[in-house]
Amino acid sequence: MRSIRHRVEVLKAMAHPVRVQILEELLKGVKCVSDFEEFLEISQPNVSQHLSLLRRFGVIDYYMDGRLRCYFLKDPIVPDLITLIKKDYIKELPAPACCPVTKKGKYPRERRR
Amino acid sequence: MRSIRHRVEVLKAMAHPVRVQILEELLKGVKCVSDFEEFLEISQPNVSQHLSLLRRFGVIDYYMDGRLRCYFLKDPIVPDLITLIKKDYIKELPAPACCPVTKKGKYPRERRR
DNA sequence: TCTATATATGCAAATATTATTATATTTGCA
DNA sequence: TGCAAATATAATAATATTTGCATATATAGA
Repeated sequence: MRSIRHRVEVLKAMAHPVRVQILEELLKGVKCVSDFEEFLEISQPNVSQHLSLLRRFGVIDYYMDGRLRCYFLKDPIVPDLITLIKKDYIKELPAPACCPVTKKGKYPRERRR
Repeated sequence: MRSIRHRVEVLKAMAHPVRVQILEELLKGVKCVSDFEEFLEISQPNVSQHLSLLRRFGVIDYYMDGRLRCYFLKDPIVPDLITLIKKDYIKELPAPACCPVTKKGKYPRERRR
C-alpha cells in the first residue's frame, strides 16, 4: 500500500491548477512541452518546472523524440483522480446522527478521559 | 458543479500528512480536538490550526458539545478521495504504444508546427 | 465567583512554493 | 561546423504555508 508520504505527494502534485490542466491534457495522449505552451498561459520555463515536479513525484515520465520530450502519464491513480475531482456531488455528507447543533449535545461515544 | 479551482483547493487542503491523518480518522466518526492530540505528534494549537484550515476550505465542520468541538466530515469528496489514495495499484499505466525509448521515435500524432 | 479544562487565536520565524528572468544544454539540419 | 529550435536549469524574488509559542476565550463545575 502507498505510504502516507507517497499518498500526500500525489495529492500535492495535483494541488495546482496548472498541473491539473497538464494532467487532463496528458489523459488525451502524449504531449511535448511546446504543446502545453499553446494552451497554458504561462512561460516555457514554468511549464518545464511543473513537468519536472510531476516527474519527480513519479506521476509522469517522458521519452525523447529528437529534440522533443514527449511526456506521458505514468501513475495509474491519475485518471481515477481526475474523474473524481470532476464528479458532481449533489450534497454534503449527512451530519452525524447525534449532531445536536445546540450546545447541549452528547459526544457520540464515551469520552476517554 | 464545483469549479476546478475549488476542487484544487480541496486537494491542497488534503495535501499535508497531518491533515490526511485527521481526515482518515474522521472517516471513522466524530472526533474532538483532544482525540487528535492522542495520536498526532503535534501540539494542540497546531491541531487546531489544521482543523481550522480544513474548515475554512469547507472540508469539515464541527458542532459544540459543552467545551468540546466535535468535528465531522462535510465535503462528500473526502471519503472517495481517501479510498482512492489508499488503493493499491499493481502497475504503472502502459507506456504509449509508439514509445521508442531510443531517440529515433516519431511523435504519435502529426506535429503542429 | 473561581478554577481547571478544552480549544482557539495572533504573531513571528522557518520553510516551501511559485513565477520570472537569464542562461545553458541538446539536437536537427543547412 | 554553426545556427536555431526545444527544452532544462539556476538564481532570484515574491508570496504562501507551516510551526511554535504565548495568550485568549469559553464553559463546566466547585
